[in-house]
Amino acid sequence: MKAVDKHARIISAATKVFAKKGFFVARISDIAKEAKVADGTIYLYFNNKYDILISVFEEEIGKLVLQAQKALEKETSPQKMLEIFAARHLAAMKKNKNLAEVIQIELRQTNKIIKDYRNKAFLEYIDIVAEIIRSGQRDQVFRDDINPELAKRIFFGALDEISRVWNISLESHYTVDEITNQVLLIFLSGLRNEATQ
Amino acid sequence: MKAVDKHARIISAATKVFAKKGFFVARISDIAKEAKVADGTIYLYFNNKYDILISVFEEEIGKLVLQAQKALEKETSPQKMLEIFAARHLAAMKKNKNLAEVIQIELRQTNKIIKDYRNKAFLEYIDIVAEIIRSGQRDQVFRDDINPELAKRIFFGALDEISRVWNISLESHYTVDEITNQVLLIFLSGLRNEATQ
Amino acid sequence: MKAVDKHARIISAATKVFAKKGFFVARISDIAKEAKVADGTIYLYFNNKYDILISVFEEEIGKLVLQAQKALEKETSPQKMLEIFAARHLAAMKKNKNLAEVIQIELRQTNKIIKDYRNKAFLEYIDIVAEIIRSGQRDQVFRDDINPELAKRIFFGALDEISRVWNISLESHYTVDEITNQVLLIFLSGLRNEATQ
Amino acid sequence: MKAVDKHARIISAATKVFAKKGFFVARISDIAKEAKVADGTIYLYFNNKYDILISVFEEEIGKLVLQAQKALEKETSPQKMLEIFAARHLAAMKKNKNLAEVIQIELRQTNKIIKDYRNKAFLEYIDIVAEIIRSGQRDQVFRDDINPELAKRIFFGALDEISRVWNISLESHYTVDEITNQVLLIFLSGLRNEATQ
DNA sequence: CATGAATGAGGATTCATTCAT
DNA sequence: CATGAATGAATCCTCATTCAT
Repeated sequence: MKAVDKHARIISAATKVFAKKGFFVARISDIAKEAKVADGTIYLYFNNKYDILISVFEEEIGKLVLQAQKALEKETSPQKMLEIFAARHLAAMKKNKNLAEVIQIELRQTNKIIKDYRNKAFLEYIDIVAEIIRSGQRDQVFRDDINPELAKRIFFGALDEISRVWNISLESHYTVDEITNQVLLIFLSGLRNEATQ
Repeated sequence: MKAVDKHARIISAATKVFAKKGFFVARISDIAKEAKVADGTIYLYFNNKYDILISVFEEEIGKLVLQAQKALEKETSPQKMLEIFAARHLAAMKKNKNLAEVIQIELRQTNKIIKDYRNKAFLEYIDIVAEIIRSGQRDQVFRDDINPELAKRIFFGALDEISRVWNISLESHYTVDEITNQVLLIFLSGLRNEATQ
Repeated sequence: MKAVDKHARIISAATKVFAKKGFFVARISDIAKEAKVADGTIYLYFNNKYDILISVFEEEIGKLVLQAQKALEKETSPQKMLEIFAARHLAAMKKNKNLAEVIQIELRQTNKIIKDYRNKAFLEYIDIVAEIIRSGQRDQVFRDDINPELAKRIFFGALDEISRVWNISLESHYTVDEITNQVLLIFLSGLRNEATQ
Repeated sequence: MKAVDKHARIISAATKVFAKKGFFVARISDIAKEAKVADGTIYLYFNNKYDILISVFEEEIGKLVLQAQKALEKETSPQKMLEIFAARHLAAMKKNKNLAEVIQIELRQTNKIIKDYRNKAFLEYIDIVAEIIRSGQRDQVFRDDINPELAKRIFFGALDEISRVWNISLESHYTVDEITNQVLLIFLSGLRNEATQ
């Protein structure tokens, strides 16, 4: 087994365990067992428990960024791009609930643990939304009075809360398409530049 | 000092400490010190650490529900009501960042800790949004094809992500009014029933 | 309510609680509740938890001593006296299992807790047995080669183990009479001076 | 150092510490220090403090059973067997006062702590006495009217009380032989079948 | 005398991390 | 590189005892 293999297996195991138990309740030995390595082996690849959390988060978000960029590269319509982003994000969260949970935890906890930790990957991810909105504004299909920096948060927050509820509650019977549709119903008309349409 | 006093002081101290450190990193002795009581005194009012978390959450959300209900009782316009809800929520979170953080933590962690814990107070709170949307649909000022159950999540998620960012990042220089305005720009036109207007 | 009343009620409650839970598992608040007094009230009558234990023991053993002395005062036959002692002890233990347990615990624990604590009352109690044996030796009905100091322990130990088993196990279906009879079968012939009979 | 070694060292340390302080006053850190391991190491071998107590008891009683069985296997005379049992038991208790105390504590406390705990090893041990008595009855050297189940308790109780006194009091100057002799003086003539002798 | 809320010292247990093998 | 036994610091919670009322 190659080292890269073990690193990947630990990341994958940690994603699963963090998602299931939450970062603090998760034990290093849980991750080790899930990854089928010895407890000590984990410390050959990561400095400590927090380091695993950050690595998990950055790797997984990094993948999302790449996937989103690839999916969007041939698309020029801002409305369509927003739709693609939302659909892909929700589909990814529905498919990999572990990841959704890890994002939830990570986003709310890491800053308390590691002072001044900056989620570069995450910022890059939601900046995709800001960029779509800006391009829509340049094309005059989105209203000028929308602040893309705030709108990206509002948009991501909406998607994120939906993902959260999926993982715990009754409302989980909605399909990705239904939800994507609902989100877009609101946001596309909400963002639309009525002056020019 | 009356008992009610001490209970309230512990809740308040816990809100502060949980917000600053996060639930798991927070120590009972931190809360005791903040509340200026002995460690053991906390256990006269709460069963255990989780019980404090739940109590903090429910009490604080309960207050939000009451405030929101009161602020909305004389208002009949659904658009106006949504505006009031958003403005009040964001103002409360900006004012009491501790509370915003406790909501963040609670919503993402308690279900992992205490199986089947149901946030009645929280559901009541966001159902206010669903009810506003439904009344807007009855009045035909909001689109019929919006699902209020999903929309309440989308709306709350947007507000919540905004609140989260306030507590950690650079973007905290926006005012409550600016953000409320942005959220409403999107949502009010997003929800608007164009067929009748 | 008179003070003597409360003292007695605490002793009685403590006997019950110690017997049920054991000294260390018993809580002062358990005793207070059982005695229907406030926790703090107990400290008006006793110095500390150990003091309660010792008081319970000495009072209860004191009663046994008085009862035994009274029952034996008109009896002159050493065999008969031994029989009376055994029958009364077993009957008392069967009737008041709490007391039996308190004796068990006390005898094995107090010396560890309070260095050099001497059970005067207890020694007085088992010395009744030694004295019966000595009188039997003077009357030449008991063998001379028996050491009364050891025999009192052997005799009491036999009775005590029987009492212990009563409180926990299956063998509790024997009656006091059956057991008294068995004990005397062994001890009376065991102690008998065959040279003169 | 092998694992078996550490397990044995902890058992031995616990026996010593429990005997000296009693189960409840004994601290896990006392046992750890005595065994020269870290506190946490104890929990690699035992589930909790009670588990240590039970393990100590069962292991030590198990040894007594084996020793007794071995010492008795070539003996056929019931009187002689009773003598051997008593002599060995008293010698073991005199030699290992810690063990004597652990038996005392265990027998009186564990049932309160762990509901329905059954001392299989202990029952096996005292059943040796019952079996000796039964064989003596078959050989018609012991009286028929003795109930072996009660007699085993009476006999063990006598031995046990003697052991108890050894560990705390003045009477500890008697030798094993003296005491064995006294116990047998009483019990052998007490059990003897006079009809046939 | 009586109360019971408050105290805070103390201890069993957990678990991230290390390191000898 | 890999292991997992061992470590021991760290913390939640209990409960005997106090003392203001």
